[in-house]
Amino acid sequence: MDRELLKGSTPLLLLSLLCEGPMYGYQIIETVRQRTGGTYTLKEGALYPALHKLEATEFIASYWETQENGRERRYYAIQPAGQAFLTAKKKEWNQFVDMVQAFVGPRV
Amino acid sequence: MDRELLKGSTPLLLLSLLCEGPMYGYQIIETVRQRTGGTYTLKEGALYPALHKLEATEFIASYWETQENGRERRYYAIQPAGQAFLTAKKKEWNQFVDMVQAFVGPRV
DNA sequence: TCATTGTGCCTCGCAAAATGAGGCCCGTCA
DNA sequence: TGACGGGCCTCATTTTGCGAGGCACAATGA
Repeated sequence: MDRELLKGSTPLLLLSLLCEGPMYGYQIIETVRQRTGGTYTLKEGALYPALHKLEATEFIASYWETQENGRERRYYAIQPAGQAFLTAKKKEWNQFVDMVQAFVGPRV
Repeated sequence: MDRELLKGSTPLLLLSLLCEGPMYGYQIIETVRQRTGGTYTLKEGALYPALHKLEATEFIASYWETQENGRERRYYAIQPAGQAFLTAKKKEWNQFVDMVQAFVGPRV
């Protein structure tokens, strides 16, 4: 998958995923990898900064949870503001797709 | 339109446009602006570097043409290698859209 | 005549984002 | 003990678009 196309779509992906429920970083990476059949492997260097930024703007919130074996995980959960932002982002995404499609031509 | 989403889609747009015939820079900008109803204004700072890069890789070729009034325009035309690249890019684009759609959910 | 607008090419510094590589900690299992 | 996997993270580099600017000349109109 062309890395350049991905740019800017990460927040959209993350918020969409977190819409289904709280997740932790490693889990997000694995989920994306599995759902795309390995086509897209979200990199840690892209994921964590993106998560932190979304948290800084309060679109998501995080909390630590201790597992039975004593190890900790940091879960991220979408916030109301994030929901709203996601809705706007989705609209933008659809516009964007339509726009490119208009030039590229309909799907074959 | 979110600038971040645009990243990486410029070559795809340019090659698609040039597929319809040779065009010059200013014309490309105007065409995009008009076809999108002003939603997307391709910036010169994005266009020219992109064109030059496509030319450097020989996906497109350029030539100067003198108008009746004596002024010059630089036309860009797609090359065979560019055609092939475009085909691959389109495939990638469709994959990309499908991927994001899978997470974002179907269009409303 | 002169100033503005439009056409038409370009470059440069900046900001945002992904990559690749690395670091760190700890549980489990051989 | 040592390797592996889970789990968090940062950092330098690269790529890209943006904004702003520069340059040149034609046509328009006050």
